[in-house]
Amino acid sequence: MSLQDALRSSGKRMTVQRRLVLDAVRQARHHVTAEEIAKRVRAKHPQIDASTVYRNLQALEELGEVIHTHLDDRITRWHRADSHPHGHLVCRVCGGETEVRPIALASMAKRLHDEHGFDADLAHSAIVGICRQCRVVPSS
Amino acid sequence: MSLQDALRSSGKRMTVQRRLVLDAVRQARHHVTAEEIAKRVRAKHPQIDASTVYRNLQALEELGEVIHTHLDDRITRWHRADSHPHGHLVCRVCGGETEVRPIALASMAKRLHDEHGFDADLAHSAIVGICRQCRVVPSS
DNA sequence: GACGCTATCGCCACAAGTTGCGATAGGCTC
DNA sequence: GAGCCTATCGCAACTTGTGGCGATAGCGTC
Ligand SMILES: [Mn+2]
Ligand SMILES: [Mn+2]
Ligand SMILES: [Zn+2]
Ligand SMILES: [Zn+2]
Repeated sequence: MSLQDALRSSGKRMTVQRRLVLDAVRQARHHVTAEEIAKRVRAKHPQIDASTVYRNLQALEELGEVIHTHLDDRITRWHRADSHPHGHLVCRVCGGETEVRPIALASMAKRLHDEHGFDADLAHSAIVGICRQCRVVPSS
Repeated sequence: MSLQDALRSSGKRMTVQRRLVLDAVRQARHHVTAEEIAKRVRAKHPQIDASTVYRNLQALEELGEVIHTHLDDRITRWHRADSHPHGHLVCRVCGGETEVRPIALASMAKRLHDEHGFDADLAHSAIVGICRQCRVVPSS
């Protein structure tokens, strides 16, 4: 379904603000924060409010154009919906991030589907834990 | 290690405020919010600030007395460290929560350990997805 | 029990979003 | 192209926490 069709069928409208937010997400490299998008949008249109950026990110997610994920506790990150999917492991000691291939996530999701009939999105929130380097070595 | 020992070895102190926050978490049934703890603490000691509650929850987590988890995007929840561990599945359509037995989490964590040497805590953040009831049925 | 070091406190400002409200402006109809 | 309906806008207040600062009070030592 095209963006036009999605707008039409959901009763949503395409405004200049929405266009600017969508372009900003599309042009970004990876996982951008709303703050970074707002900054980019305001570079040329300083009157656009932060709440407009937040509301448009939500609307664009409902339209299937962007997706949000969580790499840490506080900050939500956004990326275009057609980007390569992958999960994240985040170490609670050093903060280091590791990417997880979709195939590993899929096999974990299969177990939840078999046991609970639940269709899990394991890429939505980063998985926290302790990485190899930070694991405590037995004291000698 | 006892609470006394933990306090001693970390240089932390036991204040009336810290005691009240700890008791409030211990007396709560499940996953309480910081707001609920603050309310309970302020019932008898109204002068205690919200920031004191937040800082004490962090300190008590460092002491190993309480643990925080995330059941949704916005609110952090707290519980006593010695409570029965389990994961959560949260449906992004209906918001329903399902508990996951630790053994299922352990087998998922094993894969991440084998492939990445990462010691995952899969109970820290709820796993979002779509539950059995909310899955789209093929239109006839 | 008094003394001193400093962790913790209450207070305030700030950060990242969310929400209610009256004003504005998409987009469908004619 | 004008008119109408209402989605969306800018603004401001509110929510859930975080962080700096001077004042207070644990707790180890004497
Ligand atoms: Mn967390
Ligand atoms: Mn989310
Ligand atoms: Zn690490
Ligand atoms: Zn559901």
